[in-house]
Parts: sequence; C-alpha cells; structure tokens
Amino acid sequence: MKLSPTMQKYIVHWGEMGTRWGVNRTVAQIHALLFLANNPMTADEIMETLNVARSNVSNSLKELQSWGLVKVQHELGDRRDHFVALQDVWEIFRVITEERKKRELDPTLTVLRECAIEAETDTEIEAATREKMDQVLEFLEVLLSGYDDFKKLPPSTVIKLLKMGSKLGQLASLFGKEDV
Amino acid sequence: MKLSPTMQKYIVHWGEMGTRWGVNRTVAQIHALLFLANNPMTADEIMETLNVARSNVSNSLKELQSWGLVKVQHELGDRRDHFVALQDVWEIFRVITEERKKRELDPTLTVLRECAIEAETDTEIEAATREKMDQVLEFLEVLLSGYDDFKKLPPSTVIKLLKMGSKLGQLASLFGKEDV
DNA sequence: ATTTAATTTCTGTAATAACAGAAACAAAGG
DNA sequence: CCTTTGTTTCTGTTATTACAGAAATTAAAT
Repeated sequence: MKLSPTMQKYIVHWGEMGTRWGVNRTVAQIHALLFLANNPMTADEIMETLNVARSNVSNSLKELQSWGLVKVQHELGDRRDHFVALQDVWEIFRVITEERKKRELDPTLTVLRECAIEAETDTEIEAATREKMDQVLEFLEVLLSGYDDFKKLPPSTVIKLLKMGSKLGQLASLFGKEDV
Repeated sequence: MKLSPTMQKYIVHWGEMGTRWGVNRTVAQIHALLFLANNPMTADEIMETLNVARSNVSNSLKELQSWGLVKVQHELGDRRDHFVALQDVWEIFRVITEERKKRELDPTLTVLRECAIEAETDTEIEAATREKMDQVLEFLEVLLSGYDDFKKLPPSTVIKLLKMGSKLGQLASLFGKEDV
C-alpha cells in the first residue's frame, strides 16, 4: 500500500507514542496503519508498506489480535489472512483502557491488597507507612470502580458528561453538603 | 534505611509497574521508597536501601524533581540534600497525569493537528482516511478539555462524582434529550 | 501424497536503555 | 586557599528489547 506523506507522518508518530507508553513501536505502527486503511490488508502488504520483517509483522499482528484491536478476515478465493482494525475511535479507546486495566492495574491491585494484609502483621513497618499504603489502595479502588461505572455508558453520554465539565463539579459539591 | 518485607515487595512491584508504563525502574522504585518513607532521605541512604549506584540515584532524583514529585530539604548543620516525596495520593496522581499530558499528549495533539491540515491538501489521501484522522483528533480534544475541567475540582468532589458513577450517566442522558 | 502457499517459531544480531564506577565538578568549613 | 564532603557528568558495560532472516510448521489444492 502506498502511504501518502501525511499518513506516513501519522503512523511514525503513533509508533513513537507507543514506545513512550510501553507499547512496541512496530505494534503501534501496524495498528495505526490498519486503522487508517480503508481495506483489509495482508501481512505481506503491511510488511512492504512499513518496511519491517515478515516475522515482526506476524508477531505484532498476533499481539494486536490478543488485544482485540485487529481481526482476521478472509476473502473469496484467497487463502491469505486479511487484517482489519477496529474503526471506531471510542471503541478503540475502550478496548485499550479495558485491556490495559486487566493486564496492569488489576494485578497491581492484587499486590497492593496483599501488601495491605501483610502490613498488618509486619512489625517492622511504621503506622504512618501503613496508612499511606492504605491510601493508595483506596485511591485505586475508587478510581477503578468509578471507571467500571462509566465504561457502561454509551460514548454519547460520556461526551456530554465531559462537556458539562466543571458544571458537574458544582453540582456534586452541592449534593456533597449532605453527602452522597 | 531498613526495609520491612512488605515495603520491599511494595517498592519492587512499583518499579515493575513503572517499566510497563514507560517509566525507568529505578526512578519508580525511588519514588515508592520516598513516598513510603516518613522522614527525608539522603541520596546515600537511598543508594544503600535500594542497592543501586550513586549516580543512578542522583539521576533518578533529578528526574523525579523535574516531575515535581520530589523536593529537596535541608537540615540544620547538615550539608547534604535530604529528599522528600509528595505525600498526598491525589496530589501525586494529579501531578503525574498533568506532567504526562504535558510531555506526551500535548505534543501528540500538535502533530495530529498538523496532520489534519496537511491532509486537506494531500491529494493521495482518501476521504475516509481523512475522516478517521479527524475523529481521533476530535476525540483527544474532547477528552483533554474534559480533563482540564475536572482537574480544577477538589479531590473530594471528584470522589463524589466517581461514586455517583452510572447515576450520573442517567442524569446526562436525560439532559441530553434537549442537548447540553 | 506431494506440491505450493501462508504463517509461525526459532536463532542470532542490532539497537536501545539501564546502570555501575570513575572522574570531574561545586561548595562549604576550616 | 586547601581540604573535605557532597553532587553531577561522563564512559564503558551489561541487560533488555526489538528485529531480520532462516527454518519449521501448518494447511490447502492439485
């Protein structure tokens, strides 16, 4: 596939972004490419378009599929796999945050809970330290349960809430007087 | 400083987390250590506690200071720098998201805007592709402006909003009927 | 069954990032 | 000013990760 200069810039930057957030550059680039592409692409096409090794494409695609961001399609009379990416931006965001939560935040929560329990019987640990551990744990729990609520809402509602912004804050402080 | 088993586990895990989100392991560990510590620590103490090279400590502390997560303190009759970390969990979260936004999201937004402009005159690019680029841009803009609003609110209000969760969603859909 | 096409796994190399230790630098105290 | 103490910068090494290319595997078609 021929990349226009703009697409090239876009894809390169997206790869850069990936590395800054702990995502493999090639994986991010392929994701950007498939997102921008308007037709399914074969692994070989991706390889030629991005100039990366075939194996690299294969592994990256597997990774993207495990995230649920890319799916395989087959075309009549063609044995090759054709790959398509999720096309809806909000859906992509939802999938990434959800997967990231599952892979990183949830395990962290588990460890923090273990630590909280162990801290109770750990005689060497100071009370103030224990309290701080508890605060972090509670923070994450509030944040994640809030996230769980919001992710159920349709994007249009979330957009509304975002646009209400600080007005919502005023509302909440009002209610807050007699605690929610 | 002597690390209790629990603290050790905590700090090691925090370092692990860091690497998964693009943060240097030592930086993350030192941050965890200083957060848990109830007294300011010198670079040498940190070095001995975590078993890392002095230079590594120095650079990591510089990094943490540039993030605004760690500050220097001086004690009477002691020439050495003593380091303390922000102790408030919400404040830490706020600082990290804000800094991360400034360093990664804002530059990305700039690039995406450039791409959107270039895409208009890029004859090779398909209309559908251009639209998708626009959608990503708009998504990020809504998200970030929403974030800008919420970050002004006191944590207590944000907690209330988070706990209201899906109830808030129902509210927003109601308002939505005649658009906000 | 055998050939051909497609994909994955494996292995070695290259690039990157993390790090230790040494050297250089800065600053305070005598 | 010169010594001591503390901090930073520099240099080389190590470890990790990313990657290319080859080999192996799988599966469809003749």
